Amino acid sequence: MKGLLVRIDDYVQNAGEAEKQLISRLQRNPESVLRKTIKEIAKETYTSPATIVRLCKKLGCKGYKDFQSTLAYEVALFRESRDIAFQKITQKDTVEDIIYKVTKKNIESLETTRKLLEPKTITSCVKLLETSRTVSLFGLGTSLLVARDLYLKLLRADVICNLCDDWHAQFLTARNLRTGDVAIVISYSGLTEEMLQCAKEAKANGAKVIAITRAVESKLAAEADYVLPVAATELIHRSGAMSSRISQLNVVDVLFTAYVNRNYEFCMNQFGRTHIQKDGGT
Amino acid sequence: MKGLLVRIDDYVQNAGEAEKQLISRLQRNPESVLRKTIKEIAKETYTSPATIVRLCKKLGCKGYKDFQSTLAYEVALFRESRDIAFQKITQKDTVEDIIYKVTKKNIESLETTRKLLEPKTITSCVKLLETSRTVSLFGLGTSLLVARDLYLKLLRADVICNLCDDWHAQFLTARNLRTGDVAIVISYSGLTEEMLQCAKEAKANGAKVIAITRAVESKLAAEADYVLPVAATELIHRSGAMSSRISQLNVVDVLFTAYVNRNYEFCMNQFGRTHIQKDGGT
DNA sequence: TCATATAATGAAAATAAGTTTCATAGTTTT
DNA sequence: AAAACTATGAAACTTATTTTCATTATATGA
Repeated sequence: MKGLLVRIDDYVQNAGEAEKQLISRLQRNPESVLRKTIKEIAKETYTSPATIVRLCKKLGCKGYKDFQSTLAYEVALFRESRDIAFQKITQKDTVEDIIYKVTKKNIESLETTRKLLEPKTITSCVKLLETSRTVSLFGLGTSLLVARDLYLKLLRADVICNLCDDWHAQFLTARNLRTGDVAIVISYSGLTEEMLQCAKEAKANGAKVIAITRAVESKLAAEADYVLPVAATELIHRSGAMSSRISQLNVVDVLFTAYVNRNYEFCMNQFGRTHIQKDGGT
Repeated sequence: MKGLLVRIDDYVQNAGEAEKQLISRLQRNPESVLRKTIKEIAKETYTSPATIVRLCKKLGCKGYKDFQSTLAYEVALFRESRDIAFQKITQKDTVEDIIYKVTKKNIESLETTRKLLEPKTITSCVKLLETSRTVSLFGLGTSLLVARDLYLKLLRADVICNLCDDWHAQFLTARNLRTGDVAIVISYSGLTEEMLQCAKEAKANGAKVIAITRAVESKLAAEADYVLPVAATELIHRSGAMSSRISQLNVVDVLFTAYVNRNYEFCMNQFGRTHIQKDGGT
C-alpha cells in the first residue's frame, strides 16, 4: 500500500470543495493533525466531522482514528529519515563524532540508493545475465574495486565473465564484444572518458550495456541500455572518503542476489563446488 | 525525554499489582496496544480503565490517547530498525523484497560496526599511522579489495604504504618489516591462515599490527596490537553476498577520515597535488 | 492488637470523541 | 425542467476516555 500522504496527493483531483480545504490543511502540517480531534480539524477547515470521516474512508482508512494512527506511523518514519541528514565533518569533531558521522553518511547513501533502484530494471539485468554469452566488467580506480567484487561473485556462479585491470586491456575487451554479450560499466561520476569509450565501443559492437553510476549528470547513464543508479553523494569529507563505492557494492549485492534467486538450484550447486574449504572466509 | 518503553521499565519497581499486570501486557506486545481501546486492555489484564489512565499519567502522558500516540511513534521507529534483523531472503521473495532486504542487512551491519568501534582505538591507530616509517597492507579475496581501497586513500595522503596482490609477495613484505613499521591486516573471519602468518611475521619483526576483522572467534584479533572490529554478520543469502566488506570499508573511512582530520593542513595540501583533474571521479 | 492513615483499585457517572443518518442544496443528466 | 446524483453539514447515535467516589488492602503507630 502506498503511503498515506501520497494517496492524499493522488486524491486531490477528485476532491470536492470541502475536501480540498481539508487536504490543503493536512498537507500543510500533517504532524499537527495527530494532536487534534476530528471536531477541531472540522472547525479549522470550516468543514464537518462527517466530511472528514468520509475522506478518511476514501483514503483507505477505517475512520478518523485509523487515519490518525496510520499518519502517526508515517510521520515517525519521515522524521527519522530527516534526522540522518548530513552533518559535515569539521576539524572540531572528536573521533567519536567522526565514527558517527561517517557511518551515518554511508547509511544515508544506502537508503537513498535503495529508493532509486527499480525492481523492473534489476529484473531486466538479471535476464540479461542469464542469456548473455559473456559478461565483461569495466571500471577504474575505486570503481575497479567494485568491478572486482562483482567479478568474484560472478565467478562463483559460473557466469562467464571478464575483467582486466588496466584500461587498455579493458578497451580491447570492449572491442571484442558482439551481440549477445553484456558489458557492465561502473563509474560513479559517469563522466570518466575511458569508461564512456568502453561503453560506446561495447554498444557499437551490439553488446548490451548496464551502467552502475549516479543518476544525475552522468553521461554514462545516457549511453547505457540499463542504469543501476547509486545515490549522488558528496564526499564525506575533503579527505576523499566517499559513500559511492559502498552504494555501488550494495547494488552489486542486489543484482547478484536477484540473479542467484532466479537460478537457485544451479547456483547452489556451483557454490558447493567453488567453496574454498580451508577456512571460514577472508 | 526517555523513550516510553524505557520509562515503563523504570517504573515497574514502584508499580502495584494491577499495574504490574498491565506493564507485563504492554511489554509483551506494545504494538498491539495501538489497535486496542482502553476497555479492551482493561479486560485483558483484569484491571480497569481508571488504573490504565493513572498509569499513563504516571508515565508522563496526558491520558490513554496521548499514551497511544507516543507509543505509536516509538513503535514505528523501533519496527523500522528491528524489522531488519530477522528477514532472511527466500526463494519466494520478489526483486522488490530483495532490494529492501539486502540494503537493510547492509545498513544493519554498518550500525553494528559503529557500535563496536572504540574512539580510543581509532586514535591510537591514527597516531601509529602518523609516526610509522611505512604502512603495509595485507588481505586476500574480498578483503584484498578493502586493502586496495585503503591503499588508494593512503597514497593520496602521501603515507608511505605498500600492498601486494598475491600472498607470497605479501608474506615477503611482512618478512621485511621492522620496528617502526605498521601492518594493517584485513580478514573478515580472522581465521585465514595466510593472514595469520603475515600478522605473526610482522609482529615477530617488531612491527605493530592493526587488524580489521570481526571481533568474535577471530584468531587474528588475538594476534593484533589494535583491533578495529566489524560486525559479525552472516551471509545475506547463500549467494555469498556479505555485508562484511561494506563494514570494513566503513572502518577504513573512519580511520582515514580521523587521520586526515588530525593532519589537516598537510593532507589538504597533498590532496591538491594528487587530484586527478581530467574528470569528476571514477 | 486494633484503630487510623495511606495507597491501590474498580464501578459507574460524566465528559469527550468519533461515526452514522438524514435532510438540503447544488450539480449533472436526460 | 424534472429526475438522478453528489457533496455537504446538523444532529442523533455510538463508542471511548476520563473523572469521581466508594471499597478494599496494606502499612503505621499507639
